[in-house]
Amino acid sequence: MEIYKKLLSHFGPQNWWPGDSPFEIAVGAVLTQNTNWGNVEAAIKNLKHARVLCPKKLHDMPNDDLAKLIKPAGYFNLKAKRLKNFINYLINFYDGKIENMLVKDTEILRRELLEVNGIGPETADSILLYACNKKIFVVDAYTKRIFERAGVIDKGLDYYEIQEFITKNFKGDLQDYNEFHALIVALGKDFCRPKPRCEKCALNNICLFFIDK
DNA sequence: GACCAGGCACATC
DNA sequence: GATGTGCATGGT
Repeated sequence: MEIYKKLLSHFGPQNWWPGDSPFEIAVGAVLTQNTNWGNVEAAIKNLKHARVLCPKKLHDMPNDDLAKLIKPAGYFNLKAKRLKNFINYLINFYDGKIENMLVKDTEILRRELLEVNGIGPETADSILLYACNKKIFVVDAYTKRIFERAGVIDKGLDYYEIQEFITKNFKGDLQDYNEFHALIVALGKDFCRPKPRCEKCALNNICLFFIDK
């Protein structure tokens, strides 16, 4: 996984996840599902401005009110429910404190998170890595696209197959796991759209520049 | 106007 | 088990 070093030297440290607290990171993880991060920032800004960005306040808020605040993030009705589901889990199991999650085993936490309706593999792993500091690799659409186009992995592998492949081949510590996913997103944003729009995109699309297989 | 963005659950075949 | 669809805003 020499690609990690290349990405790091090209893009520099990404300092993820953007957010002031583990709870804010978890909220962002739900809000960013299939959504541009800029829209998520606007939604989080609304929550902060309304002074409700904490488990208890959000828990006590009607779904419709929450949906209005997170409107910029898209899918607002759906995401209001999903946020509520996560917050209910956090309050019921961990007294509303993400810090209380940290003592638990990663695999157990992961299974618990996946039980929450609205939290799938990527959201669960994002929360584990960026809010709970657990060493786990986050696979996203860019990861799949980039590694497929570069011929590093077969097409059509599912989330866990890709995660297993990278975990097996990438030797890094917690901070490296943190950076690697963020760097892949940086690369994907620049060069790896589903359909290339211009010559430059097409040329760079394969991302081979960064990958030596 | 089309395309895209740091997915997920659910219906249907 | 694979494939399709709804969810929705805002930027390019």
